[in-house]
Amino acid sequence: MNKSHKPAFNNADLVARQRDIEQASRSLKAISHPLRLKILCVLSHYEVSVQDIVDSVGTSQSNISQHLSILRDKGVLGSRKDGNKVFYRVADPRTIKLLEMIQEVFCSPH
Amino acid sequence: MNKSHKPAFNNADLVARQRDIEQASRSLKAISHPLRLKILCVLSHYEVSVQDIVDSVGTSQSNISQHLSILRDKGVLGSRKDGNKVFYRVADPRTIKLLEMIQEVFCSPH
DNA sequence: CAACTATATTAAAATATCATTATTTACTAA
DNA sequence: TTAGTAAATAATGATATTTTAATATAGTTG
Repeated sequence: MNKSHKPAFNNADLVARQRDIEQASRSLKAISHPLRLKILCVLSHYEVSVQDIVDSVGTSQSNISQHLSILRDKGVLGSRKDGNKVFYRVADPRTIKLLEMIQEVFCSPH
Repeated sequence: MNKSHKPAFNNADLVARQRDIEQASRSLKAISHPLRLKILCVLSHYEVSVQDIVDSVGTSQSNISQHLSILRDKGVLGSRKDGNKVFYRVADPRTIKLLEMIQEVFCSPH
C-alpha cells in the first residue's frame, strides 16, 4: 500500500524526470547569459569563426572564448578547426528548435 | 557611409534586440535552476500551495520560499493568499508556452 | 489568549560565475 | 626560422547565487 493516495509516477518515471530536469537546467543555464544568448543568435543559422563572433558580439576574445567553452562543454555547441580558425555551430537540432521558440516568446514584434 | 558592408539591423532594431536579449536571459536564468524547474513543472497546470510544493519538490520550506520569491520577483509566478495558505501559479502565458516547449525538448520519451 | 500551522525573512557561510589580464598554444606566411 | 594571427588557458579579484539555520509574521483554532 502506498502512503500517498494518488501516485502520479512510478520510480522509473521519477528517475527519468530527475535526469530530464537536470539536463534541462544545465542547458538552460548555459543559454541564459546575455553574451551567450547573443552568441547563439549569431550561430543560429550558420557556423561562424571565433573572430567573427568576437566582432559581432563585442567583448574581448578571451571572454568570448570562455563563454564558447562553457557552451561547448554543456553540449550546446560543437566546433570544427580549419587551419588557423575554429568554427562553432549549434550542435543539437533540439537546441536550434529551443532557440527558435525562445525568439518567438521574447523577441519584440512577434 | 557605413563601415560595415552589410548592416543587417538599424539602431532601433539593435536597441530592441538588446532589450529582448536581456529580458530573455533574465527569464531563462530564473527558470534554469533544478529546484525552480521542478517548481514550475508542479505549477504548470494548476495553482498549488507552498506546502504542497514543498512536499512535491522536496527541500526545506525556507529554501522553497526563497526560490518562489525569486520566481515571483522576476515576474514568472504570481501568488494569491487564501487564509493561512499562499497559492502560486505561473503568471505569464508566454512562460507557460515556454515551459511546454522546454518539456517537449528535454523530456524523455518525446 | 495560547498553541499551532503556513509562509516569509534574515544572516552567514559555502560555492559558483564573470570579467580582466597575462600568457600560451597552434597555425600560417614571409 | 621569425613574425604574425587565431584561439585557448590560467590566475585573480569581484560579485552573485545557493543552502542552511534561526527567527519572525500572519492566520487559525481551541
